[in-house]
Amino acid sequence: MSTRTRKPASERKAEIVDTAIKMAAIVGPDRLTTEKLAREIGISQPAIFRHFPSKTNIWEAVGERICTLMGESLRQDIPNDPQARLTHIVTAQLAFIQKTPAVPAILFSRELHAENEPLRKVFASLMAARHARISELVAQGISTGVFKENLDSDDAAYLVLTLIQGLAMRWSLNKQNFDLLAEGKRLLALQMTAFKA
Amino acid sequence: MSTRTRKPASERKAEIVDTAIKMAAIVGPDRLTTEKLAREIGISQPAIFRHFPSKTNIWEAVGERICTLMGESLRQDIPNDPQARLTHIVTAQLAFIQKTPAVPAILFSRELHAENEPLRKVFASLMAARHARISELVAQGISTGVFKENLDSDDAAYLVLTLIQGLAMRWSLNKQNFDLLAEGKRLLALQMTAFKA
DNA sequence: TGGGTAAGTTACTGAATAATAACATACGGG
DNA sequence: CCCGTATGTTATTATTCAGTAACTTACCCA
Repeated sequence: MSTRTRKPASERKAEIVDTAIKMAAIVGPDRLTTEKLAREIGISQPAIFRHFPSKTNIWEAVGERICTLMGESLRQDIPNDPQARLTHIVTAQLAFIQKTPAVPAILFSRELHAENEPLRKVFASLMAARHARISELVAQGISTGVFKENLDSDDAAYLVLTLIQGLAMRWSLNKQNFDLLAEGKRLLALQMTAFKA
Repeated sequence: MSTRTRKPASERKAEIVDTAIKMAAIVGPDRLTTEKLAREIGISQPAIFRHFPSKTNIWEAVGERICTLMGESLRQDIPNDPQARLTHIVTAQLAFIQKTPAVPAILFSRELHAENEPLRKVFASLMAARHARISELVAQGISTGVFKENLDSDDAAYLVLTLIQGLAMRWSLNKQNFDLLAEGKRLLALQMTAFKA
C-alpha cells in the first residue's frame, strides 16, 4: 500500500515528458530511446506507449512543455529602463538555459528538426517571439534616447539573439564548463555599446 | 573501356568523403547511412567498407577534409587595415559555410559529438584557432587606434565568432533561405561599432 | 466488497543498419 | 598477354529500435 506501483495517466505522462527533457540534455535528443527513457522512469519500455501513441508525440509534448516553462521564466519583467530590461531578458533566458540544457540540445539537433516538423515549428515560433520582444525593447530604447536613432532595431535584436544562441552553443559544446550567466552579462554589456546614442 | 567500373582506392576514398560532406548537409549527419552514401556514389553498401574500416573513420576523414578546405579558404588575406581584415575573415568564413553547409550541420549535431570524440576535437580546435585569429586582429586594431583601448580583444572575438555561429544556425534552421553574406556584413558592421575608439 | 478499467507486464515483430563472409572480375605490371 | 590483387558484388548476420499483441493486476467506485 505504501509503495504505489501505478500512477494515474496524467502524472505518468508528465513524468515521461520531464524525464525526456532531463535525458535529452545528457544523451542527446536523437539518442534517447524509449528503452532508456523507460528504464530511467522505472517502467517497462512498452509502458511508454500506453501514454503516447508514438515517440514523435513525446517530442511534441516536450516542445509544449518547454514553451510553458519558458513563458513562465519571463513572466516577471521588473526593470523600467529599456537597457536594464534588455539585460534582464537576456539574463533570464540564459538562466533558463542553464537550468534546462535540453533546450539548446534540442535546438541544435538537426535530426529532430528533420524528423519532427511540429517540434521545429514550436522552436521557430519561440525564437520569433523572442526576437520580436527584444526588437520592441530596442525600439523603446531608441525612443527614450538611450540608443542611437539610426539603429535598426531588428538588426540589433538579431545580434542579441545570436549572442544568446552562440553562447549557448559554445557552452553546450564545451560541456557546460563556464559560467553562462557571467559570460553572457559581460558580452551583452559590450554588445550594447554598439547600440548607444 | 570508356565506362570505368572501378576506381583506384585513393580516388574512391576521396569520393566517399566528398559525398558524405555533401549529403550531411541534406539529410543530416546522423541520418546519413552507409546505404544512402553508397547509392549516391553508385556502388554497393558493403563496398564502402573496402575503403573505411568503420563508419566512424569516414567522419574522421570528413573532419580532416573540412579542416583542409577551411584552411585553404582563408589563405589569401589581402586587406591591410585590421577592420577590413576582420570583415574579410568573417566574409570568407560565411562564404565557406554557404558553399559547404555541412559544416554547421555537423557542428550542430550533438549526436555526432557524443559519438565521435576525434571529430569533436577537430571542430573544437578549428573554433579555437578561429577565435585566436580574430582576437589577434582585434588586438591589432586596438594598437593602431581604430578600436578603443579598453576593449577586451578576447571578448570582442567571442562576439564576432558568436555572430558567425548564430547566423549560420539561423540560416541552417531557416532552410538557408536568406543571403548569409549580405546579412553577415550588415550585422558585422553594426557589431564593430561597439569596438570603435 | 467485488468487478471493470486503467496502467502495467512479458513476449514478440518488422524495419533499419553497420559490418562480415564468400565469391567475382577489372585492370595494371611483369 | 595473362596473372594476382585491388576493388567490387551478393548474401547474410547481429543488433538496435519503435511499436503491437496478449495477458495481468492494482486501484477506484458503485
